[in-house]
Amino acid sequence: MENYNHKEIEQKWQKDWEEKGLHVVLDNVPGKENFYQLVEFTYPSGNLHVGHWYAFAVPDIFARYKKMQGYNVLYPMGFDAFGLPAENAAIKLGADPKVWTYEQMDRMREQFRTMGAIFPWDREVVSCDPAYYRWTQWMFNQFLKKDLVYRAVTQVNWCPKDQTILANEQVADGKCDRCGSEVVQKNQEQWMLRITKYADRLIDDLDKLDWPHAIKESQKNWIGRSEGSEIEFGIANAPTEWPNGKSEPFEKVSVFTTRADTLFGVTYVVLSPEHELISKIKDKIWNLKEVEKYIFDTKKKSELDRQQSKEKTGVQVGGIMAINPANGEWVPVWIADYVLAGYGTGAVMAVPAHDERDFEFSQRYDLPIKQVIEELSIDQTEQSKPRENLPFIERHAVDVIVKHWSEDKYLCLGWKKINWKTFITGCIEDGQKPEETARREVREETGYTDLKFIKELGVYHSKFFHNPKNENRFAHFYGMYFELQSDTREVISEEEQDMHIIQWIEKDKVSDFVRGNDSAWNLLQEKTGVFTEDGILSNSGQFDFIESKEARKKITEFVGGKLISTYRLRDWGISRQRYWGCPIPIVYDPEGVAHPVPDEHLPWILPTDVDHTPDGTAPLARSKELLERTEKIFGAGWKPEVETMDTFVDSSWYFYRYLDNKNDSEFASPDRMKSWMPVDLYMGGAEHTTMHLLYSRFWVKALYDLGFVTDDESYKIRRNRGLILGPDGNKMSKSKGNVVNPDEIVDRLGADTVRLYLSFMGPYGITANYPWDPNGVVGVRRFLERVWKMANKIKNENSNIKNENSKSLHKTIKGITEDVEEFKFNTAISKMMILMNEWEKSDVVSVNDFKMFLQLLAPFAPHISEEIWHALGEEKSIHLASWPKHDPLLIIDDEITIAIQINGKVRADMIVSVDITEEYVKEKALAHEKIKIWTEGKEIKKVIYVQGRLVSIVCG
RNA sequence: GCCCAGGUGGCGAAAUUGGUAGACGCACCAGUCUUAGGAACUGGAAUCGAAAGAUGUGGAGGUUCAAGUCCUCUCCUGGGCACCA
Repeated sequence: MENYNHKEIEQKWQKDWEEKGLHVVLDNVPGKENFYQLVEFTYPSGNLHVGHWYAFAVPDIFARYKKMQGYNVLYPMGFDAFGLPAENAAIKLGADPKVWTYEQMDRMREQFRTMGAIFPWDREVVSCDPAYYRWTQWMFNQFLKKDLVYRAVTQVNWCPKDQTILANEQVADGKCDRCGSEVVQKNQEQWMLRITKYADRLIDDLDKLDWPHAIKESQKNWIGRSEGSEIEFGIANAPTEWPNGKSEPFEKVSVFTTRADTLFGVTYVVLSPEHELISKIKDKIWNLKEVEKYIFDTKKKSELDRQQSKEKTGVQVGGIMAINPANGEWVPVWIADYVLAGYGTGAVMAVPAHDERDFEFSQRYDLPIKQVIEELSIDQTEQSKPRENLPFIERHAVDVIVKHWSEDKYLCLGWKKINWKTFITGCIEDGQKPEETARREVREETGYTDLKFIKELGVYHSKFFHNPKNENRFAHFYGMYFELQSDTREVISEEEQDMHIIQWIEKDKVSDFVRGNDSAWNLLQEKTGVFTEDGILSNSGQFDFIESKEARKKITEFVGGKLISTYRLRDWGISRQRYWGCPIPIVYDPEGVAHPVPDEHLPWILPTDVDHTPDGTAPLARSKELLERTEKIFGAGWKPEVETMDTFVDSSWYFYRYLDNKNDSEFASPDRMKSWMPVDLYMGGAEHTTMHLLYSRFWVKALYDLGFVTDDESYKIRRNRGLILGPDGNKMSKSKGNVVNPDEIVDRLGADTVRLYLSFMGPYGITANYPWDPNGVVGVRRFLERVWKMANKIKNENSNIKNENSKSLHKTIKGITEDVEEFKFNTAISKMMILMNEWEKSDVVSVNDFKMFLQLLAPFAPHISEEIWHALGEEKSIHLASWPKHDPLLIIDDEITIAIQINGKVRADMIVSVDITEEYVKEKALAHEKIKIWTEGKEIKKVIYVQGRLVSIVCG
């Protein structure tokens, strides 16, 4: 063997594997279990960069490892080939998007080849291939039948100059990023997928997946479920004389709230500007002009703009009032854009005393603020009037109950006998931290300075109370929930408890305590029938609904509302006015009614006679061929849908197609799906967390409900990877000039080196970003060179030597196997390096040992290991060999090093036999010369032996 | 503001899950070889200190014979959500 010539070797074996069909995957192999490993298929950008290598070549290590372990592994690759860049290239270069895309794919396949991955290319999936999108369209039709697809008018960003819809990302500061004209909100009809129908399942089923916690949390955040109540307020003519002249309600408006308990604190009702009520009751509104102007102005603002504007604006709807179902109180109705149309019912009940936003708004427009508790003692006849401040009644909230009890934790109810003064002095001025103040006061009050507060119990802010010291100020009052550690608790005698006003209460006695303690509670109970057990009651009459759904239910029922969940997630609009996408298989009859293109006409082919020059209309509208085809099939006057689908649709089901990519009667046969699904391991980028991964989960659930697939989740294990950063630690970008070109490095150092380096940088499968170190890569190249050299040495000299160094080898096998299982390829490689270091120092390494080492190296560096494997006389491919198993007997040490600590510090170590007794180890440790120096003249208080590790001597 | 994930040498990172912190690699320093540079090889190296030793895992406390690892508080970085009622 000459010098290590990576180029020659890599090309040779890549060709050999291909010729021998080494990477062809059968659907079932007797005696082998199937293992389906997936990474997201790639966009055919035409150039494989380092990120691709990281995404695809590193997981290839795992796939190869699984294969050697005896699994029948499918690790496929394909192209997510529809999308904007092709269209842009078409516009810029005058190229045909299809031709351009297929050219890019050809180039990328070539580059993929240099990676030495086990992709079975005969299973390739290309989403822009009619044989693929035929099934995308078919699924669309199936969903349509089950009402999972619908056409609806939704709000979109519209550029009046370009006459086009803009994605949120294309809008900057409310202006079109292309022409700079002001973007308006336009209602546009588009095809929608009912993903919201699955919101609950998309959250709840996360529990059964082995996915990173962070993804689960992100998806939950994204879906944004909040549980609350929908409560109806009556709408009536505002009386011309107050309080006489009141009339019966003639309309109602539903509000959504998660705080039904604050219903008594409502001082006005706010509608979103888009709320339908306004158009319904125009004739009742006194200030219609003003109202309509406000609505018009709001429409002009983009959603982004609305969120950015700091000050809340609104307008009162004159002539009508809302009636609070809890107490019959009449409150004014406002329109304000801080209420969003797309969330809940698009209307809220405003409780400025308990909600920061409502408070802000009420300050701006001088609206009344009312604390919940007042309602309990207020005279029912006294009612609020529009634009009139109610007197603010001074009352200080005290929160008596604590959350999070458990069997071994007792509740400490502070404040039982602390008089109201404590709370008044607890008024927090701006800039003070409530937690600190609260703690300080509890310490002062109790006299215990070392009380430990447990944070989860939290600080309850009863916000925006009136500050009695200063008429013009509002301040935060607070109650501090705290819990003491049990050892502290024992120190305090019962007498002291009384004295210091700390009372220990067990869980089942909480309700008695509260009930007997608070008259406000009794009043509310009378009115609502809510019991303390149902929720958590404070003196201010508030319930903590996190603790009890029952309580929320009771109070909601009391006012005739209903319990609902509402979501941040909205239905998925899939219509795009783009050319290079999957055509939506819909045609319109002469009356304009939409019909699905029947299955026998699928694939509903994307026409080619389209001019791509942007003119603001959907490109497909310009296709003669499409129109003619439509009329030919369906009749004169029929028109085709000219929109194409979001590319996230294409990628929602691609993993099924790998299983059966040539099937033209089904998207995948049930047999094949049974063999492979669900995907065992899905590795991919963190950027897919709330888009692809969520859409795809929805898609699978929909297919499942329709009976087409047998699992309602398709990815058992998901691991996210991070990014490879440029050498400067920044994200690679052409503008920063820090892009690392893998082709050049593969050419210079070889694919094996690049694979090895990328997996050596840090653990895979966590979202951590690693900078590419141009120097670092030579380190792993050196390692491969040394492997090569050793192979030469062994080949020439030691071919008859057997198992000399097997102990280290078998330890290495054990360690690497454990590491690879956890995707810790970095430490696996380091263990190979350690073994090499050791072997280089020893004179004798047996051929057998070295071959086993090559088997360990094979998944990481498939080419060099194959070359050496054959050079050492093997005939069959190393990649058909099995993964080595360690011999448990061989790795047992007979001597171990034991550290000796004195007062926790290591002062010496000693080598002892592994089966040494505890007694003898201790004796030997104390007799150690270095130890004697430290223990001399001191009393030995304790000697601790930790099996096989250390002896700890305590002396003083 | 709310919810996650993280902070360990000059750098990427290890650490058998409470038991000798910094494995492995890069960069660095010294030596061998070389006209030189580079490459290769040998050795050194957390910090302070001549050494003995002391200090050291963002910071402050705590539990323990023993803490990167557990507890409390706090600071910083990255990610998700955000006028969501």
